[in-house]
Order: sequence, then structure tokens, then C-alpha cells
Amino acid sequence: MRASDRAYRTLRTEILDGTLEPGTVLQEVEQSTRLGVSRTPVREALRQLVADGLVDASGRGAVVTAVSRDDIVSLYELREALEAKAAALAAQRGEAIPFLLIRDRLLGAPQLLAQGEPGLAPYFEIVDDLDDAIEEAAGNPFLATALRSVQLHSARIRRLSRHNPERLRAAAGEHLLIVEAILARDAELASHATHVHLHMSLTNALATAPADAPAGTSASDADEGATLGPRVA
Amino acid sequence: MRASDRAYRTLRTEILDGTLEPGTVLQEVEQSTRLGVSRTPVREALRQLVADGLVDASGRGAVVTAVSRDDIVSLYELREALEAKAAALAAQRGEAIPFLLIRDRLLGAPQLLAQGEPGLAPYFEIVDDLDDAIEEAAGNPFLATALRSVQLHSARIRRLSRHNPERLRAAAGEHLLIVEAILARDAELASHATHVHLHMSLTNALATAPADAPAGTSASDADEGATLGPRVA
DNA sequence: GAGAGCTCCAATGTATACACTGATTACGAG
DNA sequence: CTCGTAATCAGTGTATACATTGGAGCTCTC
Repeated sequence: MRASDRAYRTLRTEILDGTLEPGTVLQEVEQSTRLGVSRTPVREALRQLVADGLVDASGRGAVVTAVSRDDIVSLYELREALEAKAAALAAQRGEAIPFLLIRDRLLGAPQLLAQGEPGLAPYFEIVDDLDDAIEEAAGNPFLATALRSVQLHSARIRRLSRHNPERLRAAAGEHLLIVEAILARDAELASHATHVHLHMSLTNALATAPADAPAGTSASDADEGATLGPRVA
Repeated sequence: MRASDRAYRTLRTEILDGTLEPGTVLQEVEQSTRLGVSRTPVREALRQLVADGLVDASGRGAVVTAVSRDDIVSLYELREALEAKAAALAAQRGEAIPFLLIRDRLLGAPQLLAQGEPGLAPYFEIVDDLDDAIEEAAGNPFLATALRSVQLHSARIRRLSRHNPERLRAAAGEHLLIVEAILARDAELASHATHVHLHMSLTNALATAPADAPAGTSASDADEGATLGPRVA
């Protein structure tokens, strides 16, 4: 594998899982020594991350972007537009078989979630596979690209939300409804069920994500636009 | 301005206006000599174009992507999802003033289009400004990014469609309705009017765009997936 | 003559040297 | 002490040299 790809994947993973916190400055020389490659592949990786929206490149030095509460709302607005459309297209065009398989797995989700922590990874794998299946079934390469970009940011937000088992069980039910709608070739229901799911998911995310601008914050702090993750010194 | 930016803009412009036809192979050394810069900025430009979806980088050599009829349909599906949402958000949140100005300009569009060729550029400027105003009014940075990506590809398709004045006059009317809906803060109407406009626009694009797979094409040619623009030798 | 393997080369991937720019800091004048 | 200016330098932007890889064409064998 190319060094630039390794650098990109490493940095992206570290940003998504929070190892590199928002506000972290990524300097080319520093990262190249840390990752054991030269500046050239690091530069390519950084440009890619900028294109992904995970890094901000205004002027000197690339900075890991923050995720504000407004960003969460904005992202969910975009997700709704994209995923509702994708679900509708999948209902119209999709093959049944992959969704039948996912339906069976979703039916077992409550048992998984009853296990607590160890069941979380397999549960999210089902959800991710559903996303992939819908993307595939929609048969639209432009939509697929947009969805992948959105999934990247969703992964970051997922980390910020508390995973309470009750919410996840409810989410599994919402996913199940989407799958049923696709299998029934009911595009409108698939679209609306997606809308409902994202609405519930956003509500939960906003309720559990750390607050940007706590009540006692001074006016000047609020003006700066508070964000999740540590402030730069 | 940075050499890499110049290289990117030059190549992008040439791809969008058809100077670089689909299938054209963009080799780093060749382009660097042609553009008068070294390989480094050319590489960055090419990576950016790949991210934009204007260039395909599978294996050796970057190739300007083709635009198939399926791609046109796919792009319009994505546009509908994004632009309908954007129009709805603009109706909810937008400031009136920019849309009042655009409304006035749109009212003059028929006169512009009556001039024939010389009126085309100013007409499209109004449309582009409307797009920008909606993007701005929607106040959603993620949506804005997605819209910009879509506009890039739309610009290519616009070239492929014959501009018959009758269609453009009708389009101006459709745009006007979208603006009125936003000014009336009627999100649903703005969304649906956008849907209508894109439907009409797609119909026109498909009717006037050159066919992919002409009737007399052999089976093997059809299997390869015919596309607009010349085939590589 | 056809096929497999090999050789050579062209093009990309990576490293590094050089150029430039903008920010910071130290110094001097007021 | 403060403000302005200049010098320094850290870090990015660009060019180029070197490494690697994948493929095209040739040859040799069967």
C-alpha cells in the first residue's frame, strides 16, 4: 500500500476516534516524522482530509475541525435529504436478498444489545451494513459519494453521543421498519421511516452530546462560537 | 496564487468546458510541462480533481471521466434531494433581500433571452446567483459542500444540452416560482417547485443530449457502457 | 505459430533540497 | 514604556532527484 494512503488512513482514524482532538494542529514535518514517511505523502493525506472536511487548512498549518452543536444539526439535515432519497431509490430498485439477510440480523439486535458493551460492535456492524446495502441498492454513484462523506462525519458524532441501550433498541426497531418498507417496495414509507429515524437519532444526539455553550458562559465566549472538543491554546 | 491552485483551476476549467474531452489521459509530466509548473502541484491538482469526480485515477494515469446518460439521471436524482432540501431551508431561514433582487432580475430574463446568444451569459449568471443565494440562505455548511460538488457536474451537463430559448424561458418561470415560494416562506412549495424544475430540466437534458449508444451499435460496444464524449484509442 | 517468460522502459510514488512567505520577536527611537 | 521597524526563522510551496512498479514488447521455447 502507498505511504500516502497509510498516512491518510492513520490520520483519519485518529481524527474519527478522537485520538487527534479538534483544534489539534497537524504540521507536515511533525506528522511526517511521527508517521515515518516524508512530507510528500503527508501533504497528500492532509489535502484529502481537508476535502473530507475533517481538517481545516486556512492559512498556516492544518487544524482538526471541531464539531459544534450547529454542525450536528446541519449534518442531520443533510443526512435526511440524502438518506431519505437513498431509501426511496432502494425501495424502487433494490434486490430483496441483502435486505432479507439484514432483517434477520436486526431481529436479533435486542439480544445483542442485552449483552451490554460486547454487543455494541456487532450491532453497529449491522447498521453499517444496512447503510451499505441501501447505498448499493440505490444504484446512484453520485449519491453514494455524498453518503460516504456524510457517514464519515456521522462516525465522529456517534462517539459524542451516549449509547443508552434503550435508545439503541428503539433505533433497531426504526431500522427494521426501513428494511420492511424497502422489501415492500414502498418508497414513500422507506423515505418517511428514514426521516423518523434520523429525527429520533438527532434528538438523542443533541440530548446526550456535551453542551457547546454552557448557561454561565460569558458573551464573548458565546460570540466565538463554542465547539465540542478542547479549545486551542 | 499557488501554482497548485492555478493548475487545478486550469485543468478543471478545461474539463468543464470540454477542452479536455472525456477519456483524455492526464499524465503528470505532460501536464507539468504544458502548464509550466513542476509535477508536485500537478499531482495535487489531479488528486483534487479525482476528489471532485472529474477525473478517474484507477491505476496508471488519470483519465477525464465520461458522462453517461445514466450519470445524468443519477446526478439529477442527487440534485433533487439536495436542492429541494436547500430550497425548503432557505424558505424557512433566508433573508428576503437577496431574493427580492433576484426576483427583479428574473423578471427581466425573457428580454435577455430574446437577444439570443449574447443574452445567455447574463441569464445563466442570474441562475447561478440564485443557486448561491439559496445555498447561503440554507445556512448549512455540509449541504453547501454537497451542492457545490453537484454544481460542478451540472456545469458539464449544461454544455451537453441544447439551449433552446423556449426551454430557457420556461426555466426562468420555474426559477421565479421557487423565489416566490422562498419569499412567501413556504418551504413545501419551494421544495416542490424545485422538484418540478429539475424534472423539466432533466427531461430537456435527456432529450437534447447526444445519445450514448446509437441504434446501430454492436452488442460488444453496448456492453462496454457507452458514454458521451470520444472513446479512448 | 502460439504462448510464456523476461527485459526494458515509462510513469507514478517518495524523499529531499531549495524558495518563499508570513509571523514573531528583538531592538531602537520617541 | 510603547510603538514601529527590521531581522530572523519556522513552516509551507515548489522543484527535482531517486525508487519502485506495472506494462508493453521482445525473444526463446515448444
